[in-house]
Amino acid sequence: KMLNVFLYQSNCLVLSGIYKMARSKQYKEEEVIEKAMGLFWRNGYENTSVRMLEKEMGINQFSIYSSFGSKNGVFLECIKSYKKKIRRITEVLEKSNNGVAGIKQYFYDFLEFSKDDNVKKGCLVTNTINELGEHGDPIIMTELKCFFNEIKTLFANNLKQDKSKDLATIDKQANYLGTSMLGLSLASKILSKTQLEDFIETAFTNL
Amino acid sequence: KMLNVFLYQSNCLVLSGIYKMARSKQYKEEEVIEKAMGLFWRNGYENTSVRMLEKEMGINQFSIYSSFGSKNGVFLECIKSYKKKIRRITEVLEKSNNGVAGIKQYFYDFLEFSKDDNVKKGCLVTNTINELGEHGDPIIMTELKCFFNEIKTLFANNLKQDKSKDLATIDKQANYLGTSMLGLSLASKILSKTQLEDFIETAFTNL
DNA sequence: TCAATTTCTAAGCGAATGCTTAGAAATAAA
DNA sequence: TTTATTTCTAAGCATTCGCTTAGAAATTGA
Repeated sequence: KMLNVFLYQSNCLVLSGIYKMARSKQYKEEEVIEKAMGLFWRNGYENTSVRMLEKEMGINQFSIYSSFGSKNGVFLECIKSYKKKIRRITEVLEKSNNGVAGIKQYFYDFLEFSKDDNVKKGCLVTNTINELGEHGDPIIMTELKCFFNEIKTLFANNLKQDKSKDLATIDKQANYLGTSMLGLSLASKILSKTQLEDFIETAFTNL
Repeated sequence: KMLNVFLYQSNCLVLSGIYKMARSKQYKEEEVIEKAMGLFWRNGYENTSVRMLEKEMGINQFSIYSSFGSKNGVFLECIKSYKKKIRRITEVLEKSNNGVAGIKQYFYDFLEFSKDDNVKKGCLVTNTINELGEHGDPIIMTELKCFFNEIKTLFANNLKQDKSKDLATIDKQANYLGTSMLGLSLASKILSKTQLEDFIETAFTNL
């Protein structure tokens, strides 16, 4: 039985030609994860049930569990998928060479990114940090904090482009910008466009 | 039966002497709500079950439902209790007359307020806005947004103490400060004391 | 003491939760 | 076609969810 599970999940012995080929999956894992991600993003982790995932992903529970092991496993893949998706705007920041202005642009880009049919969903990572706090699965929490630090590093890198800032200042301002992004993510769920712009414009008056 | 429910919940006919007196409640609603609030604060709304509330509040489910009607009802009372509790620091801000400095003090006071055995729980209101978003019970969501606006008004009042600021600036900066508080609340769950202080110190250079 | 009233305990309700499993349907090599 | 293997469907598992209820225990006036 253990062997069977192993075969099911990895396909490696099959692909290596020792066993016969058989029916192939009728869905692409990448595609169904993309759909699941949207659900977690809108509803949060606990408020998304496996039944809801079934419908949204368009596949049976059996397929969900055979492909991803658990609800937690699905979510972990969704985080990875989210990281890929948000690369569209983090990449712009990474490649920018205009210091603080680039970071400010990232704040605006995020608002556009988090919008879905004019409903702001915040940031999936931020939402989950808030929901699960320290009680959440340690693997997931590590992944989330790691993402947050990556963004903060991007901020620090852009701050470094201003040669007049010393390292202590850069660290301090990176912490400031990181926390400000958390605020923006949360605020995006309840404030108007104007109010959010008020925030961004004021937040960058003195960097 | 309707009459019975009414009697149970209000006690008014009993107290007015029409009926005999009988066994009295063995708990004070205010006290058990205080305990429930702590649970919601730490775990969030959905991650707090009625069974957990039973244990924490020290009373039976029957008592919970007869006193508060539903889990939602318990939570609503917890929000009210939270507002009272946080008055300890909002009152300081309200009575302060030192403009921006008073607001900055409120940020520091909040960090102290949200700490519990060295674990930061953020702000109950902020946590819930993030968790329930627009899907949450409308009565609760209205209550939460109302609280947020009250805090923003306190910020605006202190900003007005600086006569050099025009109304447009005050509104803009109040939005800025409100969103910053959301960020601080969320960040308090994952960042160190130093990082949070970095945030506050930098945030107030913009005003 | 007894009758009226209320609060309490503890069991139970249907529905939803995450997850599993038996067996049918599909596929490809032998 | 047969056989081996895998994916699929759909039912079912134990547990937990929010909430209810029957009846015991407590309290007071008569």
